[in-house]
Parts: sequence; structure tokens; C-alpha cells
Amino acid sequence: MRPLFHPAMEDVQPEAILHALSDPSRAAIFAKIMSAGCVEACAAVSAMGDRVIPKSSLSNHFKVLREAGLIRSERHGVEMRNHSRWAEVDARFPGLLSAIINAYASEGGNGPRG
Amino acid sequence: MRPLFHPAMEDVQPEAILHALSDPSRAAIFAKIMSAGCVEACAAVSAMGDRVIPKSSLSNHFKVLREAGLIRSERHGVEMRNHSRWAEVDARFPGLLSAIINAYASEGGNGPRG
DNA sequence: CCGTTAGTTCCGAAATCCCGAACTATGGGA
DNA sequence: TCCCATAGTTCGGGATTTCGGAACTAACGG
Repeated sequence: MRPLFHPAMEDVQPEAILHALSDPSRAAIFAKIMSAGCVEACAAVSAMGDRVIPKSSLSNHFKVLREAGLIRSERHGVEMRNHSRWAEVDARFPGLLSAIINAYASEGGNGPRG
Repeated sequence: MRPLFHPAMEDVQPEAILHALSDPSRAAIFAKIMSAGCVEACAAVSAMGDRVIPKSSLSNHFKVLREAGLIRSERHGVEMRNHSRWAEVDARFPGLLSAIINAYASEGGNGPRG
């Protein structure tokens, strides 16, 4: 299991962020990480809304979010701890993440759901 | 050729907008329409930056933008006139479009290129 | 060492995207 | 009215991406 790759913020591209968050499941996961500050496991998030996400898909979703520069993941014992890179991303692309999260929140009534 | 479909703003979903703009070519086209107020033809935009976009792809890009609720297209004689629905979209999802356009602009140095 | 839990990788099926070729629609002559 | 040119759309199918089950790896607890 190779050491998880996290791009430097200067290498983060807007299209990767938009692509990552254009999937409602991923947006929901990211919103959860944002609001919780940190999500302690992939499994903790496996049932977003009413849909169960298979764990291979979930693993892939986290990978996409990570490689888009949106989250930082680190192994802690047997589980993964994910936290958002909001401050860094917001410094690079001001207002982008909050506008996206707000858009999902206003559309769905109370946040994106998987 | 069926009458072009434009979604009502209340039916516009954030994921469609993010998906539409997660493609740099489309983002560039949209930025151009935004800044010009109106782009008079698909062909007028066929060479974004240094890449030539084939016209079937271009037609599809416009369709994606249109169905995402980002632009309004109307036939004027033999050509198509496209203008942005910025005001409507911004009313529904405040700050979203400008944050996205700014993100591309700051990353690319001077706006998204196709 | 074995079992359990948490997550990753592999790989084939399904869905999407891309773009050349053929087609449709509109306007301008003659 | 017919023909041509221009502008854009649709079709088709190969390339790419995504999805998810099954098998695998890693860490911890007896």
C-alpha cells in the first residue's frame, strides 16, 4: 500500500476540484468532512443519505478527493483519518469551496446527499 | 432539429453546473460568453487557446452548458446566439460562477483555455 | 498465529466521452 | 425555384472513465 499521495497546493487545478465535487456522493462526503472538521473513517461515511456506497467505490471517492487536493488522509492504526484542506484551497481559490457547498446545501434543502 | 431545451432555473442542479465547468474547454467557452456578454456563433469559439475543437464536440459542449442552465441559445438566421444566464444562476447559487471563473483565471494566469 | 476490522487493488461490465461522417436548416443568389 | 454555401446537429462506434464485487493487504486483539 503505497504512501498516500497528496498534491502540493500549487499543483491543484480547478478542473480537478470541480470534477471531484460534481459527483453528489463525493460532495456529500466532502461536506461531511468540512462540517465535522475530520472524519475518522471511510466506513463512517458509507451510508450517505439513503444509499449505501460499496467500499471499493468509497475508497475511490476518497482517492479522487485526495488527489484533487481537497482532503488529507492519514492512517491511524487500522483506520483512516480524513480532514479537509479547506484553508489551503480557499487561499488559492477564494470562495470556491464555500460557494459549492452552499450551492448543494441550498438545492438539497440541507446539504448534498450521496 | 427540435427546439433547444433550456431548463427552468429551479430545475438546475449544482452537480450539472460543476460537471459542465469541470471541462476546461467548456469553462473557457463559458468565460468567453460571460466576458463578451454574448457569443454569436459556435464557430466563433472553435479555436480556444491553441487547440481546435471539432465542431461536433463544440456542439456537444454548448449542449452541456445549455442543459446545465448556464447559457441560453437562440437561432438567429443561420447562426446561433449564446448568452449567459449568469444573473439567474447567481441568484440561485450566489457566488458560485464567479468563484469558478476566478479559480480558472488565477490558475491559468489569464483565464481558462480550451 | 488466527480472526476481525478497515481499506486497497484488480478487473470486467456498464456508462460516458470524443470526433469524423452524414445529415438538417437557413439564407443568398440567379 | 433550384442549387450552393454556411452553421450547427445527429449518428455511430472506438477510446476512456466509472462502478462495484471479489480477493488481497495492513493493523490490532487475543
